[in-house]
Amino acid sequence: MPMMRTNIAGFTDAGFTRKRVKRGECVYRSGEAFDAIYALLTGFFKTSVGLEDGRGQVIAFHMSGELVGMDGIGSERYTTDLVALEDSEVCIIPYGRVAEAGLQRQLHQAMSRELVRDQGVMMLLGTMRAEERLAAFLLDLSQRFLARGFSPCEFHLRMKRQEIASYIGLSLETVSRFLSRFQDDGLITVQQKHIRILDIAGLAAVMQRVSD
Amino acid sequence: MPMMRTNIAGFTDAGFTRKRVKRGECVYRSGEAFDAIYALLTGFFKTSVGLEDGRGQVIAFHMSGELVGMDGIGSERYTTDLVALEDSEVCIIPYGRVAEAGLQRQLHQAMSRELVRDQGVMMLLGTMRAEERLAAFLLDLSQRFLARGFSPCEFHLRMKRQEIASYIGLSLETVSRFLSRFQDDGLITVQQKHIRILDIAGLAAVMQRVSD
DNA sequence: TCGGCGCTTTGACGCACGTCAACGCCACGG
DNA sequence: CCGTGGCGTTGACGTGCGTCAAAGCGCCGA
Repeated sequence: MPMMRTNIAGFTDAGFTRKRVKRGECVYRSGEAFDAIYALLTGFFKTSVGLEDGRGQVIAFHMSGELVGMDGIGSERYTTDLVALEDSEVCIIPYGRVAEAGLQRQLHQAMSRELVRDQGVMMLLGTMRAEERLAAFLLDLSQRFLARGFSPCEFHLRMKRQEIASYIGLSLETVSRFLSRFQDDGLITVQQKHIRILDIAGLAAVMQRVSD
Repeated sequence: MPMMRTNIAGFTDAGFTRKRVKRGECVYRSGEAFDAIYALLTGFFKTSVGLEDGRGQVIAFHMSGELVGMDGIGSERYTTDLVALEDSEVCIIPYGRVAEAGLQRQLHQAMSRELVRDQGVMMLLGTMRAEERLAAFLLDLSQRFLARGFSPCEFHLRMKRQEIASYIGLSLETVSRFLSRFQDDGLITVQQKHIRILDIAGLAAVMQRVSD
């Protein structure tokens, strides 16, 4: 079994209750009272935040094996929405039972890795140009599928262009344009949501290219 | 005493060793083995990350009362540099002693709040225009000084324009230009690093204005 | 089968912000 | 006193990407 991005074995083994979530359903919403963190067993999710004035943003995409909802610990309210992008299954871990189950260390590690992931997103949003952002996004997905035993070179996008765009700070048109550009350059093929990566090294090289 | 952004009382009370850090000095560096988290007692700091190709970014500015270094927990190595921007003092908390001192709950809360802060930065970088970013930055500083008992309307910037620019994803020229613009609009006065906020509501209003 | 609708693609155009360059200000040391 | 170097400001210019608009492509229900 390949290394997981976030180790949730301790959480899923401890006999917590499970729940099915259908595509489009919300696991928790911003502002709701925080009571539990969630281990994602199967499926695909996004977490998003809203701004007062209506603008919102996708903050992360999540896959099986990840732990989510920790943003609620500090204020005792969730600060984000967690939405399933396909039919999925989650494991509910009441926060109070983390300590009694001796899972604190694992929780620390999951939160720490999330902090590091956030750093990467900030770098992406703060310093990269559009094509670099998109290449980074595809490579990140690729690695995460690989880590779960799926093909790193061929996968199905669960999210729409608009959600990708929001996540990497671009307009949906720019996302679409650069996907087409990558295809023209022979780096990938795109058919709707089906992606095949033809040249991983070439995609990675897109990210090194400073303006020139 | 006003509410602190991060409650570190439990950590500073527990008799951990303290250390002085001079302006410009590094508390830890990216890649070093992780052994401790740090409670910031006095002073002002930045944390920054580097990319392989030399590009780097300021990820956060920190003030007294905050807890830092948690990014190292997951990989047992720090992933960022922590640099003092003025002569400061920190409290060293060996990670292994967090549990024995019963400080896990507080650590969770500090990390959770950091996750929420990161969400805010991502929103800023992903959705705001230049003047909104700068207004948000100034207002954030203002609130944090207020929370520590300092004037929210008059303060000294510890960082240079370049560091502000890096943090909010702009060029230093754009930062300088919009500071001047805010001054022309009567929202603030700027003299070098000395900032006085004349119209907090006006600054806040800058952030609501969608393109139109 | 045929609309209708949501999503995506593609093009034309404009602007917000980056880049480049020159200059001002201040602190420092000789 | 003046030179030097770091930092900040300001202007001129170019461009990367957003915006607007129109058309293509599935998908689903009648």
